[in-house]
Amino acid sequence: MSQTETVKSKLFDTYSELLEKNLLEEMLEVGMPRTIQEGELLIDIGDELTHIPLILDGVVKIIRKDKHGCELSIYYLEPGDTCSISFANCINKKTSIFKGLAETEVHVLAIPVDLIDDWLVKYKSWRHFIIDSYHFRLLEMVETVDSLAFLKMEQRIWKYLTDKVKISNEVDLELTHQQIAEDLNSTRVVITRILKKLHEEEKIYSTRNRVRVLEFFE
DNA sequence: ACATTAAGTGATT
DNA sequence: AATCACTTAATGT
Repeated sequence: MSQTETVKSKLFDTYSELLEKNLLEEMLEVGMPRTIQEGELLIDIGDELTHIPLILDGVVKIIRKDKHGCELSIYYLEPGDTCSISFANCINKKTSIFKGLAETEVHVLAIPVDLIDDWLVKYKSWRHFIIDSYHFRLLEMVETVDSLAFLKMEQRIWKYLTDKVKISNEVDLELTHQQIAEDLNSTRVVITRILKKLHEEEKIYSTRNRVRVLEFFE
């Protein structure tokens, strides 16, 4: 099978449900097939977006860097995905705010940016595809934010405490901050701070080796 | 009184 | 939220 045949079959395999046939044919004409080796960058922060990669094969890890260079992986892109966040960028001819790293060997079809705009008008399925993937990406990001948010540990502690109250049928719990930390896979200092906050909010009363749950409703 | 362990805090990542 | 470094408070012997 020739290379273009391979690209064609992969493209149709993964996208024919999502995109109309005319669009896929046009993609084949204008797109440039590229292979990215594992560990290589598809795109780095600050790069100019000249093409949109349609992923045919492999996994791409999308990474965001903070000011200090600390990296946080935001989500993964797989076949059938494309980096929808980059659409806003390319329509306004901006540079990338994310880093895309090939987690495995990746095959993409690189679509020139200029066409993205035209296709939005020309193809209904393309519009849906873009909006859908934007939505999906957003949901994914909300999820990662949730798991990082401060609120989460506080909620986990609260659930932990009220569960204990239910089980023991006793609002006075004998436990140390250290024990809670171990159960919740956290650290003592973090627990101490959150318990102090709950104490100040008068949801609990805590002293050494003891936590009393004050606001408990079945 | 002294050692040990639990809890509080500020700064930093 | 986690880690570090250090302080302060409670307890046991």
